[in-house]
Amino acid sequence: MRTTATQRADARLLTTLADFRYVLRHFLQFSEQAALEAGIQPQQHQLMLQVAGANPANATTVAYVAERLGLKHNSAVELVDRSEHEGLVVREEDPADRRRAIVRLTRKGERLLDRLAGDHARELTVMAARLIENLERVRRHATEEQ
Amino acid sequence: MRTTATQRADARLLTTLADFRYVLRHFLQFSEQAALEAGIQPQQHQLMLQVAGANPANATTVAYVAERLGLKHNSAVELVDRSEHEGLVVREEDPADRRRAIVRLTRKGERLLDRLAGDHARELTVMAARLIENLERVRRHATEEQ
DNA sequence: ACTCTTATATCGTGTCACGATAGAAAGACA
DNA sequence: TGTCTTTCTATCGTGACACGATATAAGAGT
Repeated sequence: MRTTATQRADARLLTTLADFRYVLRHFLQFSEQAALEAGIQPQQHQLMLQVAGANPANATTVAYVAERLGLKHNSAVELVDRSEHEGLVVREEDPADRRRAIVRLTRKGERLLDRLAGDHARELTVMAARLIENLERVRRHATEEQ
Repeated sequence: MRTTATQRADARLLTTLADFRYVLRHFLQFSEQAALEAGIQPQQHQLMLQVAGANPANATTVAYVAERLGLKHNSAVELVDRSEHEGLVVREEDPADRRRAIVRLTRKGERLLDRLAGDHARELTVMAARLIENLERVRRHATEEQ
């Protein structure tokens, strides 16, 4: 035969992975667009989300947001710099450890974030089915190798 | 009361959205790392994936990959330029419409992509549960407003 | 032929993440 | 307490890449 069952399965996997990334990109672009329309940069939105969504047990230091955003610490410093200049967050000195800078949202940051959170919840609800379907397809390929 | 049910629900939503993005970022970083370790840029991997994963009914033109990757056409041109220089893809002139440049994978591109696809399928299988759980949580918030 | 649209390509610009480096505070320990 | 190491944040120069504006070339419609 010219094409084997394995070759057909591999082609299907590529299509599934491509579609998954396509759907994912739609979500990410929705998110970026929503942030820009709210007047902030997408990464500033992500910064605020990780600060506000942090477990209270964790101090929202620069190092913390760097880890949550997958950034090197110096990139997180710069992101906090930009966000502080625009009045979205403030730095507070940690009295217990004066090396640390704790990041908190301002009122303005809270207002913006709350609005964006609602929009994201609605959009994710719409996209969840497509995302999950693609994930299931990948899982079927990986487990059954079919 | 000092905190209302609505306020608690909003705080939970922020935590859920933050966790969702955190998991998502892990996947995206895994993907970027895998591409870099294979010796290519993450975006070059995405380009190849959309070319190889395209429905045969679609011609994989520069405009097509721009749409699939969510890029402006000129950014797609540059991405194809870089990828062509490194021997991952080639441009073919469409005989039916000589304005178009059809993008195809080289053998080298195919080899790299196939390896990456397998790695991604395995990783996605591992992460699927966490992604789906967070999606369900967002959905519960959005539908029940609870 | 003409104009309009579509597809790709070029060029200059700006943003942002990074590596390398520095500095300041905390911790370890003789 | 003084020194040495580690941890946390900040600064600076660089590079990659996406973009807007613009250009070129081919197809489509009249």
